[in-house]
Amino acid sequence: MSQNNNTTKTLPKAYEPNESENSTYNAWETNNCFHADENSDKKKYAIVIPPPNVTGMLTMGHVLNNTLQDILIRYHRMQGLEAVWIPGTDHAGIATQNVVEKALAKEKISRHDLGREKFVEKVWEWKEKYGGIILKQLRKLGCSCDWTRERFTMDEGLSDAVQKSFIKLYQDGLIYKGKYIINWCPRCRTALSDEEKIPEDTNGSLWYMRYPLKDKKGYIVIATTRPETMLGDTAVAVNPTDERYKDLIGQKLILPFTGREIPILADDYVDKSFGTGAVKITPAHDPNDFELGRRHNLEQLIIMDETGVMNENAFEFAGMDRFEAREAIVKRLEEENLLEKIEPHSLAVGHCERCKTVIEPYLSDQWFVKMKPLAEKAIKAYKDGTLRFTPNRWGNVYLHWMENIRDWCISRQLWWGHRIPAYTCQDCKEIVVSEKAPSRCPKCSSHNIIQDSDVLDTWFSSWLWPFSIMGWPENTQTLKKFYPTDTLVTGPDIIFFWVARMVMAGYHFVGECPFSDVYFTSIVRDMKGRKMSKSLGNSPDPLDIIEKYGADALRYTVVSLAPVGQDIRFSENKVEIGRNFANKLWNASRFVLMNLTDSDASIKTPLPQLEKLNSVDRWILSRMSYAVDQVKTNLSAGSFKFNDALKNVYEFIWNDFCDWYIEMSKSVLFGSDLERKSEVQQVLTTCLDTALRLLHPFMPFVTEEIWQKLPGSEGFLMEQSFPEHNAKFVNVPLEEEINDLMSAVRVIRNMRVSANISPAKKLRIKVVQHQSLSNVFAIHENLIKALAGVENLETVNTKPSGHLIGLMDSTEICLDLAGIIDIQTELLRIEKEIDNTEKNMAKISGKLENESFVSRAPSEVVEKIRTDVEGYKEQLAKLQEYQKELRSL
RNA sequence: GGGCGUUUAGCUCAGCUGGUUAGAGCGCACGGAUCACACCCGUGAGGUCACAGGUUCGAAUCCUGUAUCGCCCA
Repeated sequence: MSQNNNTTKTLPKAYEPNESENSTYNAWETNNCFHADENSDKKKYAIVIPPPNVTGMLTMGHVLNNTLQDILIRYHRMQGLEAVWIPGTDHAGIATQNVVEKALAKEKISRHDLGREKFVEKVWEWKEKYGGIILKQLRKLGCSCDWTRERFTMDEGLSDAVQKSFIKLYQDGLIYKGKYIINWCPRCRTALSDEEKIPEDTNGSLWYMRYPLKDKKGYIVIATTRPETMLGDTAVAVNPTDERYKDLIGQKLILPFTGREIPILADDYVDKSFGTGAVKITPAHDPNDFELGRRHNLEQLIIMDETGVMNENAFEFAGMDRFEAREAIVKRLEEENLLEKIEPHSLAVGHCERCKTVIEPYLSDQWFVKMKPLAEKAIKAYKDGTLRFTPNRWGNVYLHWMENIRDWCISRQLWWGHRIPAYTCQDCKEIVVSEKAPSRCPKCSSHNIIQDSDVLDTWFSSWLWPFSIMGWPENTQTLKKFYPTDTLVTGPDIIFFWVARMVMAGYHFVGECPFSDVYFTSIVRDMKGRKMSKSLGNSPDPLDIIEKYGADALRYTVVSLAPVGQDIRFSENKVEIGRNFANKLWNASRFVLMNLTDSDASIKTPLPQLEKLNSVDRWILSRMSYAVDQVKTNLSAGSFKFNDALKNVYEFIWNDFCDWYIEMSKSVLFGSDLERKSEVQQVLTTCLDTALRLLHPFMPFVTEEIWQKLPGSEGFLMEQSFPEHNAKFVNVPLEEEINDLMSAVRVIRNMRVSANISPAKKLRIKVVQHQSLSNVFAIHENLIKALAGVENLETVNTKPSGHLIGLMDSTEICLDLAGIIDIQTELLRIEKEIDNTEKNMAKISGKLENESFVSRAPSEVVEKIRTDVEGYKEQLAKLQEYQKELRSL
């Protein structure tokens, strides 16, 4: 597109977004508008994108999240800051591996057929071919990311950061390897962190099983939610204070089907009130049992393999899937008369975040990060205000997690990811953690050394994101200029996964909190309040919406629906609101440009002296100033009231500018006073210019396109300065005066409609002289005539008869009916009016009869009520008089 | 089980530190091809502010409890 097409001063009748959005975006990008300079002297403002999965497609959640980031970036850029928004994608270990495995499955190939190296190659191929589509989609949304800085978590630089940070943590004594119970997904065949385990309430059962005593007749009844793990039991535990079992402590039981002897032991951990008070202990298949087993030196007997199939330790059940085994064991217990009863029992069952498979607590060798030491600074940061959350209540969630933090299992048994930089000597089992494979074992000099086969949790690279994408561990100019960043915009669902961990990493590796503000977005739901998801099929494709309504319309709607901290209910037809607004702005601009053809007005021309301007000119400037002030307040850090800010601009443009100022300007523009006309042309130009600047962060495309056509525009709107609040434009008394003018116009319009008079017919109006009579009738006679369709407006001393009467406060505005009145309809209207007035008066006049109100409420409040009541009384009197007159006709 | 949040017009939502005639958009009703815009203009109808107590001269707003729907943690 040509940058400044000022020769075309008229616009098409309707705004057609999709023709222009792409070319506008390309113009910005080719002119380097998105690029931020790390060598700039300007103060910086930085945002890093929450990296979407490289396999991801744009969802409504992304639309909301990235629109908000773009608003912040564009706003701060226009404020004159060196604003950088760094984009990129995440390698999303499990998700990506799953996607490629699925694709291979169609060719009947498993990753194991290919082998690790070939498979990883395939994933890279896939990534090059299909990955990162979402970043192209963000361009459609208008996101002004600095694409020259785009990063991927598996880039060379970021991989280097991952290695270095792992080694540093290891050297700091914060990483260890060991055999622990972890969350295992038998389908993904990998360990998961606690955060990746999604608990879901499930209606399960409590099975009461009999374990026979070895040396006596009889048995103990234990209750369990997982009978299939009984084969791995190595003890039964009771509470030491439990009288029921006191005598049995120390005795042996015979574990059914296995013949194994297991002890009855005492431990405080056991809850006497749960089940029978006796619990089976399976150290290799339950985290609590694992801890208890360690205290009592119990054997850890593994009875399943990594796919959830019972292994050779399961005797007759070996080879069965864990759920099959459950049924088989219960059946066999029944046969052996070892099942006492089954009770329904609801419990939370952990599921894999990625594939929804039921998680198996599993004993295995894994790598962990000690989190407690890292959490200290992260807790302090929030408590001392270095780190702020919006909405603030998320701070409590953050603190609670931090203060009860558990070690982080970071190893994953996947192939796609950062391989752990740890090498084990096969001869002496010495572990070396280093960037490169050691040529020989430092302990025994063996050459028989192999690298750990595990990769790291994807979040282990994500938690470095704010500085790894700036070049860390090198101390780059980018890092110096832009770290720490300013605002993080993300969803509360990843507060633990990502936000909290980034804070810890920021402090530990760079020494500073990675951002000062975190804005948590709403969750986008459908109209039934359900989260949008692929499986429900309730998520519209944002690209279809953009195609249909334009990106600006989508942005408008999503932002206006999203108040701070509240979920939003989205449906596609709501995008019409945004489209309509874009069209309204388009047409207002069209009107202004059409009326500028004979004008010198330009956005560079200063306004005439305020005193020289007409009062309606000064009024719209006052409204404009108010809008500027409100928008800036609502967008300021710690406030983030995006929807309010947008509403401010909307109301200024639609209500003040279009409904009133443009309408008021018409008589001048089409009139013969050339000096007035040129003033109005300049005011229109200035207001439109300001409105476009205010709106630009929210609706970048349409504003840019219009602005390019404004006389005097050079370059791009996105590079212009954001409007400054100008206090000298603020004029409260004038706003009241114009409000009176509007009231007068509305009263007359209302009378026209209720008397069923055609809009085309010019009216004759008499205003009755009264002490409270507003002087707008004198000052703005011409405007009232123009706006209300009046041909004759005069002030009279006494109320004329045979007129329709409308009240503006206590001023009677009389419409000469010339006999065309439907008395019954009018009587109904007046009765209703009387009724309303009486109700309103009753509401407040009661207060005055209340002695304690009069004596205790502030005098100005009492005074206001008094004058209001007087006003109502007078109005009522006039209405009743009018009613009487109507009745007599 | 603990914590957090929601409940205001038919629908989606504003209403901050108590004093408003409780607002907006959509929808609805009536009127309108007036030269920026029918993706529009004008006018209007529509609300016991979930419920029950309490504080206060005064509560949609503050406190307590109940219900409701949703989220997080265990």
